[in-house]
Amino acid sequence: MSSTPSTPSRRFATWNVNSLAVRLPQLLDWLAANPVDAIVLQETKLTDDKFPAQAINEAGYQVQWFGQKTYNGVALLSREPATDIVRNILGYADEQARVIAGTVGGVRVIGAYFPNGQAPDSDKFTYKMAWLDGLRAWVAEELKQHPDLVLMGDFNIAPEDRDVYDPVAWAGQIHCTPQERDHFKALVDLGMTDAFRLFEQPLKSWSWWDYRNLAFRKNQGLRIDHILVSEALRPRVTACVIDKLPRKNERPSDHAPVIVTID
DNA sequence: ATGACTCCCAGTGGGAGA
Repeated sequence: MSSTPSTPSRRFATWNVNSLAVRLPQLLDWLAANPVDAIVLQETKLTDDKFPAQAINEAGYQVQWFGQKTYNGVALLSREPATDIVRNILGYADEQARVIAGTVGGVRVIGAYFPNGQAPDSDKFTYKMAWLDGLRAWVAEELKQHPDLVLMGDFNIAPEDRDVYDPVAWAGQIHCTPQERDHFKALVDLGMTDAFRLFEQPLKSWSWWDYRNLAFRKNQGLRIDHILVSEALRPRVTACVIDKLPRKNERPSDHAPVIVTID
């Protein structure tokens, strides 16, 4: 029998809610059933004055948010207050609200909504590549200050063919280009690990299913929402799962939450 | 198959998402 006091395990989650105005009731329901220590949200699609902070506080969560009109928008909810909040990538000037970071219980939590990129020959793809360069440089700096770090969110990158329901059809398409996958690997090369792949997982595990074409019913999706943990945290990760249940709600988000457990 | 659905801002249509 050990007399060493143990730190209780903690759970962190990420969820692209595709409009918090529409999905707030689903978020509150999910948090009641899954009382994680922190969750980062993407695509809140709310200006800061419209953010539903009070309802979130009443559900027992502190919250930091960073939004804009119509598109993007991120938030960091936590049981304990988050400190040292950073909005967007330090050193990369961005008009779009895509990143929020804070320290929760000694763990640096970075929540990010990576650019979609639209198509490999588009201006939006060029922006995605520049944004990814900026993110990597900044995360490298954050890691120096915070060895215990989690980078999670909607990466809009399917890292490998096994993360794609039809890799032949998607070859070279947005989310699956070699350039995007190289950027994912570059984040891994900072010492980060894809927590989901630390464990045996069901085949055909996705985090996003198109609204069209009965994609969820046919389980045709992509795994593009990820939780990357730093080298120091990696040995303490005990589980990582995708929760498909909210995708079965009425009026669901097209993305499912991903949850990591750290002892 | 240049589609399909959903959200937003708009305003009886169109952009964006992935």
